[in-house]
Amino acid sequence: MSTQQRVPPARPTAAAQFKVACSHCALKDLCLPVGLSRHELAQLDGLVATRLTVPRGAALYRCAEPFTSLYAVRTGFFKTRTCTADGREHVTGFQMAGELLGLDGVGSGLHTCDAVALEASQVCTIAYLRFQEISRDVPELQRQFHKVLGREIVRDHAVMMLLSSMRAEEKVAAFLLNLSHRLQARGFSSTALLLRMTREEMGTYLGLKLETISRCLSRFNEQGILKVCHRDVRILEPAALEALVNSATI
Amino acid sequence: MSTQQRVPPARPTAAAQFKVACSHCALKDLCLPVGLSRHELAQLDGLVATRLTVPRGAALYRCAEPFTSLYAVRTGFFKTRTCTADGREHVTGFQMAGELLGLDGVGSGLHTCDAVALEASQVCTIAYLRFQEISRDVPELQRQFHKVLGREIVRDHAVMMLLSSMRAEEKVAAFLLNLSHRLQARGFSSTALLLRMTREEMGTYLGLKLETISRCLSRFNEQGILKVCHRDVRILEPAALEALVNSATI
DNA sequence: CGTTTGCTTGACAGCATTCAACGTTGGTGG
DNA sequence: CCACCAACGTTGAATGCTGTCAAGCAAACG
Repeated sequence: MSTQQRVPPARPTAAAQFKVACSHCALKDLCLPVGLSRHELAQLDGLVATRLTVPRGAALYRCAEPFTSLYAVRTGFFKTRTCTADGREHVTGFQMAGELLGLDGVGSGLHTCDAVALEASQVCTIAYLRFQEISRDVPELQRQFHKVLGREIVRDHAVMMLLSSMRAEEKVAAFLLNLSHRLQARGFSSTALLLRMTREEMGTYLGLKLETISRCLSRFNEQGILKVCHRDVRILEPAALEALVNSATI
Repeated sequence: MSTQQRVPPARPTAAAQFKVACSHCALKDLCLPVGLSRHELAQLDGLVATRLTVPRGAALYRCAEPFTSLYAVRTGFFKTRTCTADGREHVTGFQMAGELLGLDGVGSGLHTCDAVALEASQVCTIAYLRFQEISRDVPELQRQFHKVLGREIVRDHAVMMLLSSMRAEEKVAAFLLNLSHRLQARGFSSTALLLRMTREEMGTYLGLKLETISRCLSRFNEQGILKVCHRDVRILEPAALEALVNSATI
């Protein structure tokens, strides 16, 4: 059964009571510390002190707020969305455990999108100024941060390609496979997905209307490629999804 | 009259004979040095030594090549394109004087796209390793580089929004206005554009087919918004273009 | 001067959107 | 406890935008 988002917006709350140092974090092979030595990790430990709890529906940060920190998702699931004058939103990405939030603020010093928790989540806070200072003494950390920024750019290019050259079914297939791979990298099942986002959020991310998303999922369900029950999606034929994506890429 | 691209691919050639230091470069307020002090600029001068000349149609770098340097466009015009197995290409961006090329390689150490000159161009070469070393001693340079990477991410988000939520006319209008603003920032006319790319290149960038681009330009021409003569485009009614873009954004 | 490449335009088809109706779920308040 | 409401999701029919296919033209190059 899918949980809906009726929770009124609330601000994240500090929850620094129990710390988990980066050096002991289960996510250290996915998150910012990738490839750092023990000594370098120790430096990071001192920085990543506070943990924030973000209730479902709450914004970790909002567009136009000053950029002060990066955030590493520890548990939960986020969307980033750009804010338009009226109510319409465009989702620029979905973030899960081990992924960084806040990179959108590095360029201008102001956040350029909202980061909203799609389920109750926890994030580690990385004060940007102190991070910069430490990076000066830990070249590998600096290098690592550049890699994170660079990978984000490459990821965006891939999304641009998806948006501009794929048809609806191909987009949805690519989206599901992407989720699947990211879950697998975190030790979860690659075939049992629990979608945390609405059809509309998927739609604005993929450049489609919510009805189109719904129709694609229904069609995959009929074809036996997926078993769709609301937000509970089981991938029965991963190869069929891959074939769809490849037919678009090649 | 527009110049076509019949030039056979060639490799860029070194042309370090005459150096223009960053501190004396006319582009220093648009390029990497933005906001650096005189002393900080002097550090950069030592790094940006070699200049490359890239003939029209030649690749500055190619997908899967090792990433060793960043490049600042000094004169000319580039496209970056992702390479697919078959011949089809997807353009991820167009770069003009003062803009950086090569950021796509920071993440993995390998370039993830081709950078191709659309006219005879010159670029300044910034050796990445040495740049990293100098940045360690010049925090402001480090900060500046982060800003460049961050702005690229924000720019990509804007393109994603364009690709996913605009219709053909709105996309073309947004594209022309973007070119116009960037030219204006460089002291050129904001109304007289000489398109360096083909309709097809515009199309893959905007997620449209070349015929659709052509039709949009023709329609704008009929409506008196543009005066289109092949690649020579004059913007007669900038307000009309802005209205189109805003109607999509708001 | 012929060929190649790029551009324009027309007719038609197809896919996604739009509009609408209906069903379901979960929370709220009587 | 139950009815109602709001948000979410599904499905159908019709519209329309963009893509596809094709033909013809112009410009540039060898």
